[in-house]
Amino acid sequence: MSAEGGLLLDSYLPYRLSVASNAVSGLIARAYEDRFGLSIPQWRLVCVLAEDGGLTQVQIVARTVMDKVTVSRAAQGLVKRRLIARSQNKSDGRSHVLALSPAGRSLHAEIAPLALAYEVALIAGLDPGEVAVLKRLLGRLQATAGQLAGETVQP
Amino acid sequence: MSAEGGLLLDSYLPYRLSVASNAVSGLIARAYEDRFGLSIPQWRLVCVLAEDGGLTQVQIVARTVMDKVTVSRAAQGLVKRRLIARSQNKSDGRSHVLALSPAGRSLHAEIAPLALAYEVALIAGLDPGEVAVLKRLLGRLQATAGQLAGETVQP
DNA sequence: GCAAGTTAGTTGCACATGATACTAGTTAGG
DNA sequence: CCTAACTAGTATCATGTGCAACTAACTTGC
Repeated sequence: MSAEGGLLLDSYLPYRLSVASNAVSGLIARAYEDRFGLSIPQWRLVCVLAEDGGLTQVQIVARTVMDKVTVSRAAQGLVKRRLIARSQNKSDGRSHVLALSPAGRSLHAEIAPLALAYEVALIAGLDPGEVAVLKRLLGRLQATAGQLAGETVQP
Repeated sequence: MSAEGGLLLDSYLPYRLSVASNAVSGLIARAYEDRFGLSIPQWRLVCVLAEDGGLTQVQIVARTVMDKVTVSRAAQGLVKRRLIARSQNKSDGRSHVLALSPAGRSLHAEIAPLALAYEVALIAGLDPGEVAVLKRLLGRLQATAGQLAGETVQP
């Protein structure tokens, strides 16, 4: 039936990865959006600010893997809702330091358990060793893809 | 410093999954777009039509995990380039049967090796057993996410 | 055999995303 | 100093995407 040599969509890794990621991201995105009115980029911002304290937008861009425009807009939304505060950066007048406000901190404290619950629900029934393999390989894939982005792959 | 209990973005599975998927998809998408002028949805369509022969759009929607609008537009683009042909479905006047044209078939034959080369390059240096685990868990995650989409997850 | 409900596919719309261009502030070299 | 090159962040634009509404065709029940 199949007219090709060895390429089957269902077992093609980039396809599987994309489909799985879309399913999971869609699930999480809807949960955050419905319950807290947060987009995924906004949620990531809240997360890294909770973890690392005051950061500039470039630092956030480096830390999460998001476009600087995406970070800029997510920050604007959060500032408007008073979940984060921007203060002038003494050492550089162009950049601002972003930090969670008390409201932002408490929102994060509220969301974090839900986020962890989703992760637990997703990996329920999976072998912990296998999950470790999964996370490690995802990191490797990301790194390899980053490298290959520069080069030209030949068939 | 970190004000939360156990949630670290870098080890959070949905985040890792999303970042890895974006890196890989971006790489692949650029390759197909640059060399063949195909979007990812178009490429998926070519793939399943090469695998399964003539299909209607609903069948393609079920087969790949894409919105029916996405499939519709991908099909329009491919028809315009004469890579696929639509014939009337005898048994149902609403739907059309899509199939690769000779040009589409030869394009697929040209792309398939490149696609496989990308997969090989991505998993180079990884243990084959681990890659099997990866693919299996991606399937499980997708299925679990699909299930959870209906329910409400509690912290 | 025809009205009511369903399904295949398209179109319109609203939104998120990312590349590009721009502004304001900073650093380095002469 | 002061100009040229650079960087942080924003605004603008083009594109892709999915939802909802729509049309056309099919099915079912009476």
